[in-house]
This record gives sequence, structure tokens and C-alpha cells, in this order.
Amino acid sequence: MDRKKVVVGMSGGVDSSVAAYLLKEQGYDVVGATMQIWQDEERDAVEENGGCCGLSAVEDARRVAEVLDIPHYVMNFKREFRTHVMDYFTREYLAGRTPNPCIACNRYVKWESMLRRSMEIGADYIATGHYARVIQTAEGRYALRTSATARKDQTYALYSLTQEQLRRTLLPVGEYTKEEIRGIAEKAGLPVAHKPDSQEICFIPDHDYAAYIEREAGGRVPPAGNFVTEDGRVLGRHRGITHYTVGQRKGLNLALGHPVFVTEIRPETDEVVIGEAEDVFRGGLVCDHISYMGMAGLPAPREVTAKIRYAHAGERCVIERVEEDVIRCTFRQPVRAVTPGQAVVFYDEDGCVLGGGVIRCPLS
RNA sequence: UGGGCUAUCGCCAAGCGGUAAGGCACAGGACUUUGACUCCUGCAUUCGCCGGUUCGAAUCCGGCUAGCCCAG
Repeated sequence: MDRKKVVVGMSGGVDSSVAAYLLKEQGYDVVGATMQIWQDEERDAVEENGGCCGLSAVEDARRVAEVLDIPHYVMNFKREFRTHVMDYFTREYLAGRTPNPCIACNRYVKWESMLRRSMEIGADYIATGHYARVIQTAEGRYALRTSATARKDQTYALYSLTQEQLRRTLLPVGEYTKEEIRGIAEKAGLPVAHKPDSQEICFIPDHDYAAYIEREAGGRVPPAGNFVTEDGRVLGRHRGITHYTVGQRKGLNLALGHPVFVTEIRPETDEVVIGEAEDVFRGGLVCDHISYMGMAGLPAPREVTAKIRYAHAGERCVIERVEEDVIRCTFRQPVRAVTPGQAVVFYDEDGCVLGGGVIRCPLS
């Protein structure tokens, strides 16, 4: 009875279902667990959300667990999700930044609360359906590496995991492509083989995140202000900075004959700066809240590849530590829409996550 | 008050007698475990109003209305 026990976070989607299946095939003692994070149990209306944290999560996960013949638990993390994801999300927007709630959820809810709870019930590992691989570097550090096919890669959303967390993490799905995963689900007879991928912010099903923030803030949101150009010209009025993010084009209601974009948000003056398409490119950035993963620290400048958003191909750059917990990143080619609040993740040439941080401000 | 010019989709704007380009904005969709970006689709049976000429007008003519400019 020395089979290793693993708790698989099952969202009810294809990926985590296959993760559970694969681990069972590999001989683990598998337990399925679905997080209860924000849903009002009564409201199970919206069905089409899959993947990460959709509304039909518990029901679908339970059915998959039944097929796999594994125990299935529901873990209630509403409190943790509330403070570390939802409140953080609102707070950041009110401050004029653009948060990434999925990263916060991974870090604080899945790999802190769920991991702890799993250890408590005697598990050796936790697992999820993320497209990423856990590896060990030559120096013996744990790190994440891009999944088998770079086409689908979720290492970006997991850059902040600690050594201790990684040591207890299994990501079986990372060895396959999305197509292969669906194929496995199909062959295994999992009832969720054809569920669509998840999308958008799970706790804002109507996608109207500005309205969500206003509700959360009890109406105390930044006031309407001016759209201005870099040189101070006023182009019009906007609805309050929470409605905008750097690089945004749609929803500005600015008919200038050609597309214009948000280049900067100024919470101090409630101004939203507007510029041409080329004005939204930046040559570098400064980030803080640094997490080190594949590298233990950054004693000297180093050339790496950086991703500044989930769906970013990455850009070569030089990173250097400018003070404790602050790194400056200088890109080889300017990158589009460097956005404060978003994560920047550093990779080596093999797609191994070296570390990352939170973008504080763009440079030049 | 004289003289001139202009009135075409929410904004800009083609059109010059043959049966309403385009851009922006907007809406919907695709993509997507964040926000964005991007892509696709849609978007004036009607051309300030009223008459007239013509087989046929947004395009020609007359009147009216509105705005702009010049004169005083």
C-alpha cells in the first residue's frame, strides 16, 4: 500500500478530467476534488463554461469521477477566493491597474488552500489539468516548462508557484497536445470530452466587469474623466478608468477616422491617454513582487524571453535586478501594451520558467 | 440685409444623370483559463425639405430651410 496519493483539482472540464484519468492509469491513488469558489449553488443556470471554474463544475466532475471510479470531494474555498481573487481584482482595477485573476487563483487558492487541504487528507501531491510540465533543473530546482506543444501553454499562469508547491505538483496533461487530450477523453469515455474550453473571468459570467467592479465597490468608483493625448489635447470624456486597459481600442467611442488605442491610464488625474497604434509599444518595463522559479536569483543581468500576457509569443530581453524585489526588463524589440498589474514571466531558451513578477510600469 | 459656398449612416467622406464607395464608431460572432489585441459578419431602398426636367436624379432646374464665409 505504498501507492502515492494525489488529489486532482477537477473543474469538470476536459483537461482536468483527463489528468485524473492519466494519473489513475499511472498507478496513483487518485482522489478528485472540485473547488467551490464563487458560485451561488442555487444558480446553476449557465452551463457552457468549461475548463477552469465553470458553473457546471461540481456536477460534471462528479460524473467523471464516477466513470473513473475514484472518490470525489467538494472543497469550499469561497472565503479564500473572495479575498485573494475577487477583492484583489476589484482593488487593482480601482487603482488603475489590470489584474490577472487566474494567476491569483492558481497561486492562493489552488496551490495554497487546495494543496494544504490535500496534505491534510494524506495526499502526497496535487494535480491539475494545466498544460505545463514540472521539471528539475541541473541545479536541482523545480521549475515549469512549456507543454509538449507550445501551441497550448499555461506556464504563464503558474509562474508564481514556489519550490515547495512544485515539489508536490503533478501536471500530466502537459505531456500532450490539446487534440491528444480530447482524444484520450473520448477513448476513456469521459462525458466531458467535447466541452468547450473555458473563457473569460469565471466570476463575471456576463462579462461586464466594469459593472461588477461598481457593484463590488458599492458605487464608489473613479469618476468620468478626459481622454487626452500625450501632449495634453482633450479628445473627449470617458466613463471612468475602470472601463479601460492599456492597448484597448474597442469601447472608446472615439471616431477619429482611424483606430486609436489606450496608451496609459492615470489614476491620479483620472485621465486615459490615447494614442496611435504605434504609440502603444514600449521598450521595457519594471516589475516587482518577484517570484524565482528556475533561477534562484538574479545576481547579474541575463538575457531571457519574456511574456507580458497569457497569449504573448514572448520577446527576447535583458533582465537585471535594480533593487530588492525589483527587476528591470529591456526588450530587444518593443512590445505592445505593457500593462501595469499584468504578470511578466521569464523563460530560458528551453521554455523553462525562470521566474516572473508583476508589471509596475512600462519603460520608454 | 445683400453676395458666395455647403447640405450623403452617430462622426469623417466618395459620388458629377443610370439606379448610394470607404474609414472611424457601434453591434454580433470567432479566438482566449485574465484584461486587451486580432480576425469575421452586420450596419443609409436612401442622399436637408418641397416641387420640376428626364425612360431614369444624391447627381440638372426652381423654391424653402439650416450652417459657414465675405460685405456692411
